[in-house]
Amino acid sequence: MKKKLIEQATGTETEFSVVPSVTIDCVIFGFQDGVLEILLVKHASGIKEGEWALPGGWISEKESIDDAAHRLLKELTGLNNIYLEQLKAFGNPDRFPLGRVITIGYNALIKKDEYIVEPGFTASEAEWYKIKEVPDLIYDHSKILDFSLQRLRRRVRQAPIGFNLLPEKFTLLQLQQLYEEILDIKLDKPNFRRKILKMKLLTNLNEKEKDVAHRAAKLYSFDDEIYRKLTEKGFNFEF
Amino acid sequence: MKKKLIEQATGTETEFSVVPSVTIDCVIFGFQDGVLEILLVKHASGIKEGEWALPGGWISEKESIDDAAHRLLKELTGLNNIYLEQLKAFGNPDRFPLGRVITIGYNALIKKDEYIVEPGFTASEAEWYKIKEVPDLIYDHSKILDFSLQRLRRRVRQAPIGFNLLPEKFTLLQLQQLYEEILDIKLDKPNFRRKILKMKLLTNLNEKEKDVAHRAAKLYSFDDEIYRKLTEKGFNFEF
DNA sequence: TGAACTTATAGTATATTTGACTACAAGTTT
DNA sequence: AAACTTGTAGTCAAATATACTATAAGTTCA
Repeated sequence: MKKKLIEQATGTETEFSVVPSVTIDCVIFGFQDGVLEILLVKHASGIKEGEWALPGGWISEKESIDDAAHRLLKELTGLNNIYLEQLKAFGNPDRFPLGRVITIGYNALIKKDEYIVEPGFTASEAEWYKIKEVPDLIYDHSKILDFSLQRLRRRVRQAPIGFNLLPEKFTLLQLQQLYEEILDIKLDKPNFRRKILKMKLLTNLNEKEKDVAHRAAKLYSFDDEIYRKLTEKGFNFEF
Repeated sequence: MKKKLIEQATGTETEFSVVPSVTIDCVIFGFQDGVLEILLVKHASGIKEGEWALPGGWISEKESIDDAAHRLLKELTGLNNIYLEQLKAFGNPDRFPLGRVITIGYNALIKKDEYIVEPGFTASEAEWYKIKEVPDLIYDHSKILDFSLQRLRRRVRQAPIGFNLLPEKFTLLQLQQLYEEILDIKLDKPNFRRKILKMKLLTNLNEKEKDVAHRAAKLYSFDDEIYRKLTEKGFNFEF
């Protein structure tokens, strides 16, 4: 009868007999020691028991899609305020074997140092995988991951989102390695520094690394507020 | 009972009582005489009778989301092979007044000269609106349009998709005006020509415009195949 | 203590790209 | 034939990117 209501409201007819279900699947990125990783969960039961999947879940009735993604991430990682970006909807009719399920993909960038080690995820086991060592995933999740990576590579050059993968305080070398890893390129150190610093985007914390086996580097932080103000003045992040 | 099936398959529990319905809404762009336009439809019945909306419809049971978008566009414009790009899913719980409906937005770029004048759209009236003169739209369609425009502006600089808005044969000035209109900037003619031609992306047709009230310009065409080959060699379109 | 090593940071020189501008050619309109 | 519109070629300075050299500031280990 819901269908009827909608048909009356819109003055259209739906060719549908079954409305599709909608889920969310997240590609959760972490970065540590120069390596990009994603968080996968092992299905503990069901037809895909023992296989690896992107973490996901259902959208509740009264929440927006973004809110649902935030809730799921909170459940899985214990983190609020995760940087999230919707990818798109994936909806091949045969992507899920037992019925029509459309899933909405998300990219999540998290600060791994803030991540709480053991997730409170009951029915599954979660594990970080290096991006180059990700196993086969269930359903169309490998395709979603491909799309996700492509999007991340593009986005990281258009907007200062990479910082979401770094600790609050980071060195320029860490940032450089982040770009090198995500874009799979080698960058010249002096040139990279110059380019980034010239943007006036980073706050020099006047602090140095500690407990490192070499000359300690200056620590910087990224401030969304500064970025916003620069953008208003016409600044356009580009890498 | 579908829910049950899925719960069994995935080993999860859904908090849902009602599965959301899913629709598609398209922002159809056209370009003519230096002006960017979109195609809107007037709701002929229902609660929003007489108001303007993005053209849209339902996803059939056995078709992919992209296929559904293509089918809808065929119905509305008579055109096959339209350039389509999914935007994302829009799903605020209150975006549709009579129930939970998630909609998947699309950008469609069409060659207006190939567009068949009278659409076979029965229950609605369709009309082109200049992008700067678009009226208020129903539901969250104005928001979808905002997102769509932002995306178009970004995409048109990253990939050679603007050609999908031009006739098969076009002049460099038409192309320049396309960029000027979409990006809302003024470009220097000689510089623009140089930049585009240096990419070696366009095929010089060795033909000239006809019936124009000034010196006739050379006609060019864009070939996806050429672009694909250049891309393989490491070429990266950027404007 | 000091040599080897690692990373940070400054500087320089060249190639490439961008942006602003000038000039003129080829047509049409009046 | 003069005025006008658009196409097309070329120039030049400024800004940017790229490749490379040099050196400083620490740690580690013999």
